[in-house]
Amino acid sequence: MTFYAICDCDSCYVSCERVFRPDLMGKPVVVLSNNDGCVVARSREAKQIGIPMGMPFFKMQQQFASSKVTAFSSNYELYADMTQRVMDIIREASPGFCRYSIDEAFCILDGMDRFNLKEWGEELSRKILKWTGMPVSIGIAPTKTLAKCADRFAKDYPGYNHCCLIDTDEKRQKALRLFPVKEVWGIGRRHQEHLEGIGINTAFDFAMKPRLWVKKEFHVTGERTWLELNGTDCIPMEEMRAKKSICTSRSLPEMTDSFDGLRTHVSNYAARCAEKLRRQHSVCQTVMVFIETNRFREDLPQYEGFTSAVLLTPDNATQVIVHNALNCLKAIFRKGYRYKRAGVIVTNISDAAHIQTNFIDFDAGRFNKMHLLDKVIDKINKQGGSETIVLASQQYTAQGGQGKAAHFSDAIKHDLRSPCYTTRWNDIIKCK
DNA sequence: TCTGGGGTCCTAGGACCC
DNA sequence: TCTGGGGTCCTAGGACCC
Repeated sequence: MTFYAICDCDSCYVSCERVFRPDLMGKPVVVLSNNDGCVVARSREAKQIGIPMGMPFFKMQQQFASSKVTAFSSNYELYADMTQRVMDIIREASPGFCRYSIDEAFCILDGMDRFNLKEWGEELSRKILKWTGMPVSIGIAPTKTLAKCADRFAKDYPGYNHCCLIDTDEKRQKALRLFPVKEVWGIGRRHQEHLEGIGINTAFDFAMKPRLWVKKEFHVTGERTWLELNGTDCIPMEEMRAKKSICTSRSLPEMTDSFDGLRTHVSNYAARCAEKLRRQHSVCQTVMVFIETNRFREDLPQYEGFTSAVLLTPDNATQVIVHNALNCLKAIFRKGYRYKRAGVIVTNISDAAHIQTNFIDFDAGRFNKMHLLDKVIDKINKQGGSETIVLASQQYTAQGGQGKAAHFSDAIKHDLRSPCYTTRWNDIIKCK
């Protein structure tokens, strides 16, 4: 029988920060979203004193002060580097590997019949902690959904020693009886309301329902979850493949009613989308742009603008994506509103190696020149740090056009950001 | 004053064709 | 005036994940 292991970093962002701040071990710590908006990661201690996920920071500041909670702005550069190290160790230790998110990976434990899987998991978790400082929980079971349940037990009960294995039907049933249905992987808030409304409270209650009823009420996705809970492996392992849509969006640090203010942001989001496309060797045919006012300010007039542009020839050149995004912005911008959020999405993505050119106005010379330019810019930005070179339209001018122009990465609030201990030389020096 | 940022898949319903 | 039926494709919206 094939077993799956899910390896999941405990309070990932918080743990990354604590590796370099061991004085914060055992203390309540949170990490905030962009612009120091909401709580997006909490240490166990922060959870215990009742800090909810997604809570706006400004509403919690008093509680933070009185409970001595340490808050960090998000430092994605640090988290990306730390989790990559963790993933490298997991990949090395497992016959099959599939990264699932920034802090989780599935292992396919084929050909490990002679191994004691519980010991294997405990050893892997120990090794990762020793080599990187990252605490990791591991759940192992014959299906991915059951492995996610097991992982939950590994996280919540120290007695499991960071690894929980479900390898008999007895263990499966026992686990499901203790497992709230709302926490099952694949059952979200809406389904939870529906299920609890009819007296289904545990994963076991759900798994005992007739299959046909489940399919009727929760469609094929619910049926798959039901099958998995009952021990039938049916959620396919996603191979690493190119994304089908790429989105770059942000809340703005301050509301703006000016077209030029939005223009700089949208240029940067579009340029970032183009970079992401090139990184996965893709091109897109549709560029979409949206802008929104602040939905929390009911006292202000509200507006949401959204439109898209179709490229005659699919592309990933920064200049092309930015040009089209700005045309979209012109079409949806309305005067008299104060905008708080904007984003660029690229879709209809295909492989850059097989571009279908249009034969009406395709200019091969220009096309090749732009791609050569992007190649050089990507290389320079990789060596010199992102945004060493940007388009003029991406540059933020300082207040009143005076002083040093700001970069995209500085255009969001991050007052509480830790140093990039592992990736930036100046920050590495700071690391004692 | 301050409220995140990405993704995927599925379904229903409309448009369109013969 | 009366207005079929079956198939496909596309899109918007809903639901889920981290």
